[in-house]
Amino acid sequence: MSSPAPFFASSPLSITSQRRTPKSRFTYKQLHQLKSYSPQTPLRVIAHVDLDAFYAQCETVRLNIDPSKPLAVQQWQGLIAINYPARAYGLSRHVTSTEALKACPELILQHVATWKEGDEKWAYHEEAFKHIATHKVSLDPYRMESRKILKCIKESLPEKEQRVEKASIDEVFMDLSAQVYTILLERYPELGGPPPYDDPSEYLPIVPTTVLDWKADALVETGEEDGEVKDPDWDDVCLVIASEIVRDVRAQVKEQLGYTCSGGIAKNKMIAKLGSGYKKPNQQTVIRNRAVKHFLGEMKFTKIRMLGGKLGDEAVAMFGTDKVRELLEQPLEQLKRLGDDTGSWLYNTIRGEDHSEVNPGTQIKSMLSAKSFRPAINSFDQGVRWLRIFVADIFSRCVEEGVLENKRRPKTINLHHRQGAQTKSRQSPIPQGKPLSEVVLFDLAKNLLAQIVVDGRAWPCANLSLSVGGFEDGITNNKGIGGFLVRGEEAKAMMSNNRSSISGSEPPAKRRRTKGNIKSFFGPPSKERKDFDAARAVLKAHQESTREEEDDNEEPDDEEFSAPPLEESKAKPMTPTTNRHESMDDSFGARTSPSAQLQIKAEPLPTQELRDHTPHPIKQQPYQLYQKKIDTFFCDKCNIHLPITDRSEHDDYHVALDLSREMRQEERNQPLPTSAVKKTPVAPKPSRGRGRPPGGGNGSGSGRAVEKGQAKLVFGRQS
DNA sequence: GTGGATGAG
DNA sequence: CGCTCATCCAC
Repeated sequence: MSSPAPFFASSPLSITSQRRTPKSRFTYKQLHQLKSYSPQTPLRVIAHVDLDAFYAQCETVRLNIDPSKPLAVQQWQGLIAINYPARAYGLSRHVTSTEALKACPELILQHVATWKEGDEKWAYHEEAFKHIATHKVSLDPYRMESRKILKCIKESLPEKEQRVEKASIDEVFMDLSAQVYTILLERYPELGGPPPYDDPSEYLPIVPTTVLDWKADALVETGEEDGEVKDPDWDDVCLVIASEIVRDVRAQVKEQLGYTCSGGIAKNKMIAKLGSGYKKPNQQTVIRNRAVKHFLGEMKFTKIRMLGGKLGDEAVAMFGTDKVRELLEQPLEQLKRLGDDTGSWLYNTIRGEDHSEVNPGTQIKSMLSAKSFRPAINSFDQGVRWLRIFVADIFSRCVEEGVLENKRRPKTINLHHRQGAQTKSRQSPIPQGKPLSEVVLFDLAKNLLAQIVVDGRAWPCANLSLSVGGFEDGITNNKGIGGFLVRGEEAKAMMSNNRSSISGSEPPAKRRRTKGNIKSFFGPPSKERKDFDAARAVLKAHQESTREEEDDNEEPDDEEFSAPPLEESKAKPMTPTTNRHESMDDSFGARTSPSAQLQIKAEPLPTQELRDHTPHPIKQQPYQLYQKKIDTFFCDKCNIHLPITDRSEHDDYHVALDLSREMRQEERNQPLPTSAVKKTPVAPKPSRGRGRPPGGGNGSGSGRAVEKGQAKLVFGRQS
């Protein structure tokens, strides 16, 4: 906390003569630390500004609706934002749109903008909620407004004395210390002089004003008799000034853009944030340092950032209270039962200590486009269609980030996939050195999906999400000087090019005819098999094109710029793969011909987890599964016991194994040996209930040489 | 690199 | 609720 308040300051020289002079609790040093945004000075002034019901306000502004009318933003059947007039009807985020209308018949419901398949831009569609199966929501309009607001806020502050952090789409932190320092010296020139005895540790003079004008700001009470207005010190003055600044910022945002927001002003980020939520909407709250203890003490600590979840629950359970006041009684050692670092953090936090800085230039680190499928989707083709939308979404956001101008650029692309309780993800680097384009992203994304599909159990898929990440700041124009100036033009051309190619038709998924014993084995041309083939074709084509790009690498830059349309790149003739490294670590084709070996190696199949027999529990099993003993089943093909939690993965393993064997057969144009086409390849729906007890089991299944406990089938692999 | 957990909004 | 974003961690 702050230093003890020496109402009568001591000075190194004449103690007696100074005795009578009342002093501030703060030193010259602490005052001057304001200039440099030092997180240590107790005079520091931080503000938090939070837009009121942001999405809802965006819609009232966009549609020029009277803001006193109740309005909610709809996403499918749910509400994601409710303005304050509507909240008066008791509406909250958990009600459906129909329930909301029942409670408030005059409620204005506006659905969020959506991307429609095939469209090149999101739009506000009529009756969008009916199109959950074909549209994906877009938050772009809100991101754009957020950007405008941030810009407006920054323009309301002096260019040289601002430090603004975007904390979320509708929140900012401002460190007003430097600006407040300047204003303070203007208003109180006596502070500008050198400290007595040139000693920065000397205390400041007292504040000349006896009464501060807090305007209409909500002032948090101190909980003390006369603490409200008595003896203002410089920290109070700083907060008054900061409060004026915040009031002005808010007025600017309102005047120029029409948005109301709430503010919190205090000595650090944590308190400021709590302050902005204290009185809403369209108000601001000052928490003076002398009020912090009271303010926090009355609060539930679960309101504090980071304590709103599991950690907060743990603390509540551990100490039997959710009140800050009561938690204050716990010594540090007790709090450390939550973990050393966590305990220390909590100890300081509930005492109002937070020295974290306001970080300006908070750039985005990743971006994601996702959709939950209701109902689930069931084919590679469907998945690819969504990928188009994701890519369009993400790429347009990349453009906003300055990717075309090479200001920033993502390094990796990642596809997440959920099937039932299982999630999978595949990622790949985004090739650097070339301009990023929609086609490039789409190609990568499609390849990632193909990887997931060939890995097994992909359908029905309940969720897909595509993200790019690892954004790097301007790898500024250090690269090849040639062909750099025209980038802007080319980028434009590129975008229109991409557009046509990306919305074009699918590359013809090469259908492999499956007949004879294969057919009898897998049944009629199953959906699974078609999918598998389509995915595999994509993988193969991708590898081909990758190889060609590598060959092209010596070519001048302008070649690459005219990215071939998707169809072309897929239709390129397959160049035989005679790459030395590829066969190097390949133990896959031990039983196959050399030529087949090379081809097979090109398939990233099957994946690590499918090759690996090491038992591991499947993700988010219901809690009981972790608690109770895990049964095992016996795989008579592998002659090995496995926990039943591994059952489905293990089955996938066999599916992949059989498929790859089958494919090898096809490549060689030879009949499949009957031994491979045997009975019960895989129990399609393993009955979870009856796992065989350990030890129960028959001997060898197939001729596969796999020993219990060391089931290691080595496949050639792939990145 | 894969994939979960956690948390905020 | 769904959709973003971020960070941390185990393997």
